[in-house]
Amino acid sequence: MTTAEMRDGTTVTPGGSAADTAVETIQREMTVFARRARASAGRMHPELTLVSYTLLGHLEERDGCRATDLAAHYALDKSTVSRQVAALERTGLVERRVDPEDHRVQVLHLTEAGRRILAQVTESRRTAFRERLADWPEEDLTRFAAYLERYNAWPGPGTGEG
Amino acid sequence: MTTAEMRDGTTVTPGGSAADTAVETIQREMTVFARRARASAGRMHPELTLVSYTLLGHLEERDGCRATDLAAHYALDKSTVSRQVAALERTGLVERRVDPEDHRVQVLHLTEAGRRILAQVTESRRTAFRERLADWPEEDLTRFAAYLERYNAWPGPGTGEG
DNA sequence: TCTTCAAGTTGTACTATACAACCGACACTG
DNA sequence: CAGTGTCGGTTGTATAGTACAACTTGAAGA
Repeated sequence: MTTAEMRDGTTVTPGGSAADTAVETIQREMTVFARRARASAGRMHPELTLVSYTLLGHLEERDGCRATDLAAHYALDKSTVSRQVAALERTGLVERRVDPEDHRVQVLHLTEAGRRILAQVTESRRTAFRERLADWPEEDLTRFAAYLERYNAWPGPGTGEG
Repeated sequence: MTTAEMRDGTTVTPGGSAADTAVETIQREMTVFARRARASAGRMHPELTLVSYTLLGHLEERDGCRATDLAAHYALDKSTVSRQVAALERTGLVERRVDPEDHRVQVLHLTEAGRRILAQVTESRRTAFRERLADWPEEDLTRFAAYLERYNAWPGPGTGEG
């Protein structure tokens, strides 16, 4: 994709053509990925939507947290999180414990069932990813992972994730 | 994330812990990215949703194609593409030309307005990405871009993109 | 011709999401 | 202690994107 910067007929800032090409490619490929992600996730695990999966994962990683924390971390509206959590509670994957310190907050925790489902989906997803990345040298894997983490760590409020 | 492979309590195949950790991270970060992408894209360009944007992009790249081709390329249902295209036609960004060879098919083309909007959104997105990636060394940018291309080139039908 | 297939459209339903309005519980501050 | 603001969360409403199934129309073969 050496001519990426000309695809839409605009010119690029001078002196950075390699970097510009790379930025263009990153933008395009991230977009392609994003376009496909949700749908295929749904096909893979009808049990757990992509959203539910990431929410449960965060809960496990943090060993419980508030709905507000989830909303902040995933840049979601609190109403969205509220409904997602309600659904997860309804299906018994999550439980709420009112914080005795502050009766406004509900600390969310995985239930045993939630932990089990999460593990199962994680394993299935990992298998798919591993297959997909099977022929990558380990060095490339770790570098790719580091790049993604760095990319996602950007603090800006939705400045360029899509 | 050095203990990623233990997060769900399962064991991993022996002899690949660094690679497994990386795979886990890639999976997680790609997921986070996908989770955010659509929403922020919508916030950035109310004119053109992420879906419309990718569709227009494909149309420009291929210089016109059929709705079925779009569906296949993006792993979307034909009904979805049908509605998306209808919307794009309604807003005058795309036009249909019935194939004289086969009256079933409609070859889709960008209109002048479509080309203009696409260029404008592409530029705006590129700016955002460039800002976000501003402090990355060029070498990292090109490597990251190459990794993403390689990742997305995987031919499997939605095996692990989410 | 009759059947089968391919391209697209339309009906219906569901998920994810945002925004706005709201409620209840803290936390200050006068 | 009352008044005011703030924070965590829920609910009402609207929208995008999507799938699946049923259907229409046109093309291609048996």
